[in-house]
Amino acid sequence: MATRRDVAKKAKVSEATVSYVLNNTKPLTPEVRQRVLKAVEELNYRPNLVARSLASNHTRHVALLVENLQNPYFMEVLEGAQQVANEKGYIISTLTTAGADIESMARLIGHGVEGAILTVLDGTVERYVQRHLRCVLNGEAVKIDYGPAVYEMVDKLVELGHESVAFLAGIPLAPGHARYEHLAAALAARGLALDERLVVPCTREKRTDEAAGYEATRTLLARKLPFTALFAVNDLMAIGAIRALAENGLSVPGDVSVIGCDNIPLGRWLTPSLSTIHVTANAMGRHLMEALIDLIEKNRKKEPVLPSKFICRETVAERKRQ
Amino acid sequence: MATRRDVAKKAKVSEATVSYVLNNTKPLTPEVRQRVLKAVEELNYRPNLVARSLASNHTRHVALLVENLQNPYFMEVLEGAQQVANEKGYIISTLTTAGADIESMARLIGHGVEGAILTVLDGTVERYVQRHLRCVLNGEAVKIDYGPAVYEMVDKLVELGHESVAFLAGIPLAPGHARYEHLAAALAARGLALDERLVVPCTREKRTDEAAGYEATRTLLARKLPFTALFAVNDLMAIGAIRALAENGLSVPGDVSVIGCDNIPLGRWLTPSLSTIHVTANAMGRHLMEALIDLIEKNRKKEPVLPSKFICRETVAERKRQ
DNA sequence: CTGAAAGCGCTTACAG
DNA sequence: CTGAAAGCGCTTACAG
Repeated sequence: MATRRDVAKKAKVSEATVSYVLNNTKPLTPEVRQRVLKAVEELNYRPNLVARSLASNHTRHVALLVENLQNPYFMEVLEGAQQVANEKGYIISTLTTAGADIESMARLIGHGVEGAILTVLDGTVERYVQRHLRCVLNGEAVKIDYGPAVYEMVDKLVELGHESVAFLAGIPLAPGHARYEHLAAALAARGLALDERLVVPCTREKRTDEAAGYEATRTLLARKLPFTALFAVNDLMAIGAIRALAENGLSVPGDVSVIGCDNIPLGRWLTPSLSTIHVTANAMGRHLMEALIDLIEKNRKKEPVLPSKFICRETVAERKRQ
Repeated sequence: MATRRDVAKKAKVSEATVSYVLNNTKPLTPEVRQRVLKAVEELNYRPNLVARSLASNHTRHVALLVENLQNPYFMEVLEGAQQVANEKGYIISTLTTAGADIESMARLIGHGVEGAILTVLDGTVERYVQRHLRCVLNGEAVKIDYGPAVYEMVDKLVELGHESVAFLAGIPLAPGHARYEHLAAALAARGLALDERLVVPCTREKRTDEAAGYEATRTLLARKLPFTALFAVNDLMAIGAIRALAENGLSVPGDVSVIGCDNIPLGRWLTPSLSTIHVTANAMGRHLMEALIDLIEKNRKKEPVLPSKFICRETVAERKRQ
């Protein structure tokens, strides 16, 4: 491996000058600059980033803590984050909440990680990270405006004759649960009330996967209240919901129309294909990483708001008249 | 941040001794050892791993290049790999093939990454990685024995009256395509031939996602040959296949029984739930990472073989008699 | 405009 | 059994 010393020798300059050229941190005569660049090229020199990190106290290494990597939605977020990281010269280490203990997080910090994107807040590891690193929180640094999409969805459902819509909340029903509030508002705007008894809050573990959707739907069905449409807080929960409905003899969309959220790629391939709310997960990832890097490099911070869109597929149909 | 010097002062030893204690690299009197450990504890000292990396020329940082992070199977692999990395004090940077260019890979190497796990071999980035890093290849370092599972599957299909089984190969039909060879052998063992016209090789891009399964199945259907069972090389392709069948008026499992492979968590929640071949993706990830670390640390290398198992769910049913 | 020199926080032969 | 010292490959005030 060629080192900076080799470049300096070859270009007949001091080692410092090599750094100055590479980092563009001092005005140099074009002639010297060219000599250095030529030597770099010929030796195929690449600076040792570990040494640079040590000397500059700046690693350009960030972490991404993801709750459920099994959710394709987060994969898109990750890809978006990765794009920005690449563009800005950062590297990422990804940790799943399941696989991450304090020890592995501490190791990452020992390696000089400068910041983290968190997609979940509770849990001891997350709290540890928040105490030790600059953090950007999914759902805070970048917002999604679910309003228009939820209104579109409700309009469509109403148009198809639906009057009672169930809701699988996934996460706690605290104020600020945007989809919940938009759903209530949209239904109200059409003269329909959101029946609280058709709302299933999150399970104790706050899981939002297929199993959570399945269980929430069974809870809902046990209440024996009529409903003809079901909106789940994400696509995986919607898939679990469909299964629970089927096991209860309810067909989708024959008996119940189902809508998920996130627009995971899989959704359009299911049979029936899954209606959903599209959010630009990639853009989400990009903005989160931009926010984090801004935080690390102390630039201005903006709080972008991303749009969303209702996507009507086969799991939504006209309400069955009895 | 406490540094090694602080610890040395507090424990009244030299800085070197602190290193010797922490790395357990020299016999020291218990008394000195205790003094150092106490100081470490009190100062909450953690060695700077960037400095250690520079001095020791050993970063304990590896990369994981994944083809399709959207495939939940790879997520399980990643989690397994992460567990082992944590246990052995390594950190991981994950790159998606999509988001990885030579530049970002070179950056990772500049950061001292010592090895990589590759799940796909072609592509310029992969070749670059193989030239510059110690690599462990998915499918080479760790093998899966698909034999028993494929036999179980064929037995089940035969028992249910199926005689013509289609196969979506996903990857090229080169010698060594284990599932293809096992399928042919298992069918032959039951007196049935694998009709080559019911085998759809991979598409040009070697994609193995839902879209690939969908397209492969349309290709298959266009051949107008009868078949009552379909085996896809992974679950995502099976999901795409089911969609293509449905669009052609073929129901699953009424008209065609479908089996995937990998046993992604989603499969059991689908309606109908997806039959599949279970492979222990987590164990795969663990073994891959162990193999890589062995390679880096120049230990012995074993080549583990993982078992697999047929899981019969709702997409498999008795052959319809016409 | 250029370079000598101190420093980043460690590891590890080497000498005592 | 312990420690002084050189070195890992960079950055960056500072002096010229």
